Amino acid sequence: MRYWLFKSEPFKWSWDQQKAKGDAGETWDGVRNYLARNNMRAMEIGDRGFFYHSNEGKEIVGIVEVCAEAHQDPTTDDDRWQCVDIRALADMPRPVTLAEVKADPKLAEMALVTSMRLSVQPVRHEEWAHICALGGIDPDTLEPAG
DNA sequence: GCCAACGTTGGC
DNA sequence: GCCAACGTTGGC
Repeated sequence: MRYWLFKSEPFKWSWDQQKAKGDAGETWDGVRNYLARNNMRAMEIGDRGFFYHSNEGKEIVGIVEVCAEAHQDPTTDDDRWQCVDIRALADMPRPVTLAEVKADPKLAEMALVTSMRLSVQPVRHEEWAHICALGGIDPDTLEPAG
């Protein structure tokens, strides 16, 4: 299983809206960046990701799961662009802010810091575990930790 | 609201 | 295939 991070501006598509879609999930469409697309092409069903609110909030607010592999982006006929579907799994008991990520030496190499504008990013396993700890969630059970 | 970073487009 | 122009993203 691999780990990812999905960015969204909350007034365009928020965590609440994502959660409202339930297990059916939602198409992560509209991405027009090759690197972000390539990341989505590399995803497999069951991969997990953080849901990050950019612009407003600037924090990781939840955990999602890839529930459909890359397919044609329904918002365009251009076959260069594909997208995956993701569904909400759990809230972060304590959202992890961009400021915290930037201030943490263990997270200094995260794409969130080094490739600020990339909208779909890979996350390393150790980064995943560390952020889950900061956010107060058990990465295995997805229950609030300690 | 500003502006820097950076990705894409299009002319040559 | 280069590179300037342009548009968008996103932190501040």
